Amino acid sequence: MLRIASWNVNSIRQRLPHLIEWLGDAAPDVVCLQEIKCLAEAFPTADIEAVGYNVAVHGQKTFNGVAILSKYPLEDVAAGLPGDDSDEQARYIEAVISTAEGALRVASVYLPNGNPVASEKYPYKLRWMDRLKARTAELLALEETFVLAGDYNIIPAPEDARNPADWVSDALFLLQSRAKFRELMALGITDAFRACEASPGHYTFWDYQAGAWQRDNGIRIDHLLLSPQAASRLHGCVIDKSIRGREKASDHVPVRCDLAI
DNA sequence: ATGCCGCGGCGCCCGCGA
Repeated sequence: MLRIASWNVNSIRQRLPHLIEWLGDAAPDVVCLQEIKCLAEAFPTADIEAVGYNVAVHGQKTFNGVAILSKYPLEDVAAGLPGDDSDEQARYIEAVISTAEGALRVASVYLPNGNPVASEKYPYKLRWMDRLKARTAELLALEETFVLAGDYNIIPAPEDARNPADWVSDALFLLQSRAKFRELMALGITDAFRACEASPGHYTFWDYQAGAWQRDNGIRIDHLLLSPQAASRLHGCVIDKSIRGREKASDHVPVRCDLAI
Protein backbone atom coordinates (compact mmCIF):
# COMPACT_ATOMS: atom_id res chain seq x y z
CA MET A 1 0.00 0.00 0.00
CA LEU A 2 1.26 3.44 -0.91
CA ARG A 3 0.11 6.44 1.15
CA ILE A 4 0.09 9.74 -0.73
CA ALA A 5 -0.61 13.14 0.83
CA SER A 6 -0.98 16.78 -0.09
CA TRP A 7 -0.39 19.69 2.30
CA ASN A 8 -0.20 23.44 1.79
CA VAL A 9 2.15 24.27 4.67
CA ASN A 10 2.13 28.10 4.30
CA SER A 11 5.92 28.42 4.73
CA ILE A 12 8.01 25.27 5.16
CA ARG A 13 10.37 27.01 7.55
CA GLN A 14 7.53 28.02 9.88
CA ARG A 15 5.95 24.57 9.68
CA LEU A 16 8.98 22.24 9.87
CA PRO A 17 8.30 20.99 13.44
CA HIS A 18 4.68 20.19 12.53
CA LEU A 19 5.75 18.51 9.32
CA ILE A 20 8.32 16.26 11.01
CA GLU A 21 5.85 15.22 13.69
CA TRP A 22 3.08 14.58 11.16
CA LEU A 23 5.42 12.51 8.95
CA GLY A 24 5.95 10.24 11.95
CA ASP A 25 2.24 10.07 12.88
CA ALA A 26 0.64 9.73 9.42
CA ALA A 27 3.54 7.79 7.86
CA PRO A 28 2.93 8.93 4.27
CA ASP A 29 5.13 7.41 1.57
CA VAL A 30 4.80 10.45 -0.69
CA VAL A 31 3.99 14.05 0.28
CA CYS A 32 3.23 16.93 -2.06
CA LEU A 33 3.83 20.30 -0.40
CA GLN A 34 2.63 23.73 -1.53
CA GLU A 35 3.45 27.30 -0.48
CA ILE A 36 6.89 26.44 0.81
CA LYS A 37 7.70 30.16 0.29
CA CYS A 38 11.45 29.77 -0.18
CA LEU A 39 14.14 28.97 -2.70
CA ALA A 40 15.44 25.40 -2.94
CA GLU A 41 18.65 26.36 -1.10
CA ALA A 42 16.61 27.57 1.89
CA PHE A 43 14.47 24.41 1.99
CA PRO A 44 15.18 22.20 5.06
CA THR A 45 16.23 19.28 2.87
CA ALA A 46 18.66 17.74 5.37
CA ASP A 47 16.06 17.71 8.19
CA ILE A 48 13.59 15.89 5.97
CA GLU A 49 16.15 13.46 4.54
CA ALA A 50 17.11 12.65 8.13
CA VAL A 51 13.63 11.19 8.74
CA GLY A 52 13.75 9.01 5.64
CA TYR A 53 12.50 11.01 2.67
CA ASN A 54 13.97 11.95 -0.68
CA VAL A 55 13.24 15.55 -1.66
CA ALA A 56 12.52 17.41 -4.92
CA VAL A 57 11.95 21.16 -4.70
CA HIS A 58 10.71 23.83 -7.09
CA GLY A 59 11.29 26.94 -5.02
CA GLN A 60 10.61 30.65 -5.26
CA LYS A 61 11.53 33.51 -2.97
CA THR A 62 8.72 34.79 -0.71
CA PHE A 63 5.75 33.33 -2.58
CA ASN A 64 4.49 29.99 -3.93
CA GLY A 65 6.95 27.09 -4.16
CA VAL A 66 6.18 23.36 -4.28
CA ALA A 67 7.99 20.17 -3.30
CA ILE A 68 7.67 16.39 -3.33
CA LEU A 69 8.89 14.15 -0.51
CA SER A 70 9.16 10.39 -1.02
CA LYS A 71 10.38 7.36 0.89
CA TYR A 72 11.08 5.84 -2.53
CA PRO A 73 13.50 7.19 -5.13
CA LEU A 74 12.32 10.19 -7.17
CA GLU A 75 12.98 9.97 -10.90
CA ASP A 76 12.21 12.11 -13.95
CA VAL A 77 11.75 15.22 -11.83
CA ALA A 78 10.28 18.08 -13.90
CA ALA A 79 9.73 21.54 -12.42
CA GLY A 80 7.18 23.93 -13.91
CA LEU A 81 3.85 23.46 -15.65
CA PRO A 82 4.30 23.27 -19.44
CA GLY A 83 2.55 25.71 -21.74
CA ASP A 84 3.97 29.16 -20.89
CA ASP A 85 7.73 29.71 -20.73
CA SER A 86 7.18 33.26 -19.44
CA ASP A 87 5.39 32.04 -16.28
CA GLU A 88 7.88 32.46 -13.42
CA GLN A 89 5.63 31.36 -10.57
CA ALA A 90 6.75 28.09 -8.92
CA ARG A 91 3.46 26.20 -8.76
CA TYR A 92 4.08 22.74 -10.24
CA ILE A 93 6.56 19.90 -9.92
CA GLU A 94 6.28 16.35 -11.16
CA ALA A 95 8.24 13.17 -10.44
CA VAL A 96 8.04 9.42 -10.89
CA ILE A 97 8.09 7.27 -7.76
CA SER A 98 9.56 3.80 -8.25
CA THR A 99 8.59 0.99 -5.89
CA ALA A 100 9.15 -2.74 -6.11
CA GLU A 101 5.45 -3.13 -7.04
CA GLY A 102 5.52 -0.53 -9.80
CA ALA A 103 5.84 3.12 -10.73
CA LEU A 104 3.58 6.06 -9.97
CA ARG A 105 3.78 9.60 -11.31
CA VAL A 106 2.99 12.35 -8.81
CA ALA A 107 2.60 16.10 -9.23
CA SER A 108 2.48 18.77 -6.55
CA VAL A 109 0.03 21.43 -7.74
CA TYR A 110 -0.47 24.96 -6.40
CA LEU A 111 -3.22 26.40 -8.57
CA PRO A 112 -3.45 30.23 -8.54
CA ASN A 113 -5.93 31.79 -6.14
CA GLY A 114 -7.33 34.18 -8.76
CA ASN A 115 -8.59 36.96 -6.49
CA PRO A 116 -9.46 39.73 -7.00
CA VAL A 117 -11.60 38.52 -9.88
CA ALA A 118 -11.47 41.92 -11.64
CA SER A 119 -7.66 41.87 -11.70
CA GLU A 120 -5.24 40.15 -14.09
CA LYS A 121 -4.97 37.38 -11.48
CA TYR A 122 -8.26 35.78 -12.48
CA PRO A 123 -7.48 35.28 -16.18
CA TYR A 124 -4.07 33.96 -15.08
CA LYS A 125 -5.87 31.36 -12.96
CA LEU A 126 -8.07 30.30 -15.88
CA ARG A 127 -5.12 30.11 -18.29
CA TRP A 128 -3.18 28.08 -15.71
CA MET A 129 -6.11 25.67 -15.45
CA ASP A 130 -6.11 25.30 -19.24
CA ARG A 131 -2.40 24.41 -19.08
CA LEU A 132 -3.05 21.89 -16.28
CA LYS A 133 -5.84 20.39 -18.35
CA ALA A 134 -3.49 20.00 -21.32
CA ARG A 135 -0.80 18.35 -19.17
CA THR A 136 -3.41 16.03 -17.62
CA ALA A 137 -4.61 14.99 -21.10
CA GLU A 138 -1.01 14.14 -22.03
CA LEU A 139 -0.55 12.01 -18.91
CA LEU A 140 -3.89 10.25 -19.43
CA ALA A 141 -2.84 9.34 -22.95
CA LEU A 142 0.12 7.46 -21.44
CA GLU A 143 -2.37 5.35 -19.44
CA GLU A 144 -0.18 5.67 -16.35
CA THR A 145 -0.98 5.46 -12.68
CA PHE A 146 -0.74 9.08 -11.51
CA VAL A 147 -1.87 11.43 -8.75
CA LEU A 148 -2.18 15.21 -9.13
CA ALA A 149 -2.05 16.33 -5.51
CA GLY A 150 -2.37 19.88 -4.41
CA ASP A 151 -4.05 23.10 -3.41
CA TYR A 152 -6.43 23.69 -6.32
CA ASN A 153 -8.00 26.86 -4.89
CA ILE A 154 -11.33 25.47 -6.13
CA ILE A 155 -14.39 24.70 -4.01
CA PRO A 156 -15.91 22.03 -6.29
CA ALA A 157 -19.49 22.13 -4.97
CA PRO A 158 -21.69 23.89 -2.35
CA GLU A 159 -21.30 20.95 0.06
CA ASP A 160 -17.56 21.70 0.12
CA ALA A 161 -18.10 24.99 2.01
CA ARG A 162 -19.69 25.69 5.38
CA ASN A 163 -21.20 28.93 3.99
CA PRO A 164 -21.30 28.59 0.19
CA ALA A 165 -23.21 31.87 -0.18
CA ASP A 166 -20.13 33.72 1.12
CA TRP A 167 -18.10 32.44 -1.82
CA VAL A 168 -20.32 32.95 -4.87
CA SER A 169 -18.36 35.97 -6.13
CA ASP A 170 -14.97 34.58 -5.11
CA ALA A 171 -12.46 33.16 -7.60
CA LEU A 172 -12.52 29.87 -5.65
CA PHE A 173 -16.23 29.26 -6.24
CA LEU A 174 -17.20 31.40 -9.23
CA LEU A 175 -19.23 29.44 -11.77
CA GLN A 176 -16.52 29.95 -14.39
CA SER A 177 -13.90 28.53 -12.01
CA ARG A 178 -15.99 25.48 -11.17
CA ALA A 179 -16.84 24.91 -14.82
CA LYS A 180 -13.13 24.88 -15.68
CA PHE A 181 -12.48 22.44 -12.84
CA ARG A 182 -15.26 20.20 -14.11
CA GLU A 183 -13.65 20.25 -17.57
CA LEU A 184 -10.47 18.98 -15.96
CA MET A 185 -12.28 16.24 -14.03
CA ALA A 186 -14.27 15.28 -17.14
CA LEU A 187 -11.05 14.23 -18.84
CA GLY A 188 -11.43 11.13 -16.69
CA ILE A 189 -9.81 11.77 -13.31
CA THR A 190 -11.24 11.07 -9.87
CA ASP A 191 -11.45 13.24 -6.73
CA ALA A 192 -10.12 10.68 -4.21
CA PHE A 193 -11.88 12.22 -1.21
CA ARG A 194 -15.28 12.40 -2.90
CA ALA A 195 -14.87 8.84 -4.16
CA CYS A 196 -14.63 7.73 -0.51
CA GLU A 197 -16.91 10.18 1.33
CA ALA A 198 -20.29 11.47 0.13
CA SER A 199 -21.31 13.61 3.10
CA PRO A 200 -20.96 17.40 3.28
CA GLY A 201 -18.95 19.33 5.85
CA HIS A 202 -15.42 18.11 5.19
CA TYR A 203 -12.89 20.90 4.77
CA THR A 204 -9.15 21.35 4.23
CA PHE A 205 -8.83 25.11 4.80
CA TRP A 206 -9.96 27.43 7.58
CA ASP A 207 -8.97 31.12 7.40
CA TYR A 208 -6.80 32.51 10.18
CA GLN A 209 -9.25 35.39 10.49
CA ALA A 210 -12.62 35.88 12.17
CA GLY A 211 -12.46 32.66 14.17
CA ALA A 212 -13.02 30.52 11.09
CA TRP A 213 -11.55 27.40 12.73
CA GLN A 214 -13.55 27.82 15.96
CA ARG A 215 -16.74 28.25 13.91
CA ASP A 216 -15.79 25.40 11.55
CA ASN A 217 -16.17 27.90 8.72
CA GLY A 218 -14.06 25.95 6.26
CA ILE A 219 -13.77 25.03 2.59
CA ARG A 220 -12.47 21.94 0.78
CA ILE A 221 -9.91 23.15 -1.76
CA ASP A 222 -7.03 20.65 -1.45
CA HIS A 223 -7.56 17.64 -3.66
CA LEU A 224 -5.99 14.34 -4.71
CA LEU A 225 -6.94 13.77 -8.34
CA LEU A 226 -6.37 10.23 -9.60
CA SER A 227 -5.92 8.72 -13.04
CA PRO A 228 -8.21 5.75 -13.77
CA GLN A 229 -5.30 3.39 -13.08
CA ALA A 230 -4.80 5.04 -9.66
CA ALA A 231 -8.53 5.28 -8.88
CA SER A 232 -8.98 1.55 -9.36
CA ARG A 233 -6.38 1.03 -6.61
CA LEU A 234 -7.90 3.54 -4.15
CA HIS A 235 -8.31 2.18 -0.62
CA GLY A 236 -9.46 5.21 1.36
CA CYS A 237 -8.90 8.94 1.68
CA VAL A 238 -8.92 11.09 4.81
CA ILE A 239 -8.36 14.69 5.89
CA ASP A 240 -6.07 15.19 8.90
CA LYS A 241 -8.33 17.88 10.35
CA SER A 242 -7.01 17.94 13.92
CA ILE A 243 -3.70 19.48 12.80
CA ARG A 244 -5.54 22.78 12.30
CA GLY A 245 -6.21 23.15 16.02
CA ARG A 246 -2.55 23.19 17.02
CA GLU A 247 -0.37 26.18 17.88
CA LYS A 248 1.21 27.82 14.83
CA ALA A 249 -0.84 25.69 12.43
CA SER A 250 -0.96 26.19 8.67
CA ASP A 251 -4.36 27.42 7.50
CA HIS A 252 -4.54 24.20 5.40
CA VAL A 253 -4.48 20.60 6.69
CA PRO A 254 -3.17 17.47 4.93
CA VAL A 255 -5.37 15.23 2.81
CA ARG A 256 -4.09 11.71 2.10
CA CYS A 257 -5.13 8.50 0.38
CA ASP A 258 -3.93 4.91 0.21
CA LEU A 259 -3.35 3.17 -3.11
CA ALA A 260 -2.87 -0.59 -3.47
CA ILE A 261 0.53 -0.36 -5.14
C1' DA B 1 -16.51 48.57 2.79
C1' DT B 2 -12.73 46.90 5.39
C1' DG B 3 -10.22 44.30 8.58
C1' DC B 4 -9.86 40.34 11.06
C1' DC B 5 -4.49 36.66 10.90
C1' DG B 6 -0.09 35.08 9.44
C1' DC B 7 3.85 35.02 6.35
C1' DG B 8 8.20 37.10 4.03
C1' DG B 9 11.20 40.87 3.18
C1' DC B 10 17.08 45.39 2.37
C1' DG B 11 11.14 44.89 7.09
C1' DC B 12 9.26 49.01 11.47
C1' DC B 13 4.65 48.64 6.41
C1' DC B 14 3.17 46.36 2.56
C1' DG B 15 1.76 42.67 -0.69
C1' DC B 16 -0.27 38.44 -0.61
C1' DG B 17 -3.25 34.74 0.62
C1' DA B 18 -8.50 32.75 0.36
